[in-house]
Amino acid sequence: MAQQLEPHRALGEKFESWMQFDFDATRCPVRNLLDHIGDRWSILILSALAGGPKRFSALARAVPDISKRMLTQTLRRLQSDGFIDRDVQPTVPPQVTYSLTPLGKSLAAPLLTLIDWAETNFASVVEARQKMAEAA
Amino acid sequence: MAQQLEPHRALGEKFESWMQFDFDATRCPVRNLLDHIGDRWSILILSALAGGPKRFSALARAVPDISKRMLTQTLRRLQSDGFIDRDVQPTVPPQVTYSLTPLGKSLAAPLLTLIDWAETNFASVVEARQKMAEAA
DNA sequence: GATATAAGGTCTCTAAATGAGACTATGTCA
DNA sequence: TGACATAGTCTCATTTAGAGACCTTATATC
Repeated sequence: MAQQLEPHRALGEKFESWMQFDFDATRCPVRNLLDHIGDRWSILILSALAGGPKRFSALARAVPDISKRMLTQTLRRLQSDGFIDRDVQPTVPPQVTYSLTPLGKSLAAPLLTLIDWAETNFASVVEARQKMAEAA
Repeated sequence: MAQQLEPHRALGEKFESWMQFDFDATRCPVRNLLDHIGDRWSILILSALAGGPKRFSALARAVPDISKRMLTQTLRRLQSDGFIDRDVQPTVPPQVTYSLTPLGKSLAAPLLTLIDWAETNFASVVEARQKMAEAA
């Protein structure tokens, strides 16, 4: 026996422990996080801001296929979760700059491991999809 | 200067490199992965299966607030992406067992880092939300 | 002077995704 | 005979997301 649990076994045990929250997604840290950043845009926006502060329109350009509506909505939620700061300069027109908080920056490390996985394993996923498509 | 880039800087540079895919989410590995497992259920189901193979009804019990419809849909997609295997025993009624593939198991490690982050930083997120709520 | 553009959004309308729950087939158990 | 279980599918209602017009004020252009 290895003294270190294989990752997927460890993940299985974690999952069991989530049961203690009665699957109340608001109380379980993991489900809560997934509900907040587990969408199409949050991770993208956090990544865009990881390079440095950006203004609203710069973010819209950086993620061209997001609508203003969803950009606003996602920024508001990331802000209220403490991942980003919103700084308004009271000029006319106003200038609003968004930046990562220390908490937001701390999320970068785990996101990177996920992103590295995606980059190295993308080919396998594409291959699996092709096999499924052929079988059908 | 540290020879190792800070994680959030590294993430920022990754983001820039995604531009080369013209923000075509089907070709960018990261956007592609996010579109497929970045939803409310996929990670939960993968985690449930990390503890070992499970049948359809066992998964439904393990994740009580998922509808059968979404459970079926999510399982199909995880299967076609090569994360899980689907094994049908032609008994009556049929018994269908789902299990992680090696690819699915390999995703456990990066997921764990994200989950560990969620567990250790949940308090900060809750605190941020309270501050925002008070300010409003 | 009229028009265009920019900022950072909001608002409305439509389209897509999701959730709830009824319904299916066949067999075992009481 | 009726109830229950398996692994889903199907329909309908609700929720969420996307597209794009619109807002305010100021500066630049024609």
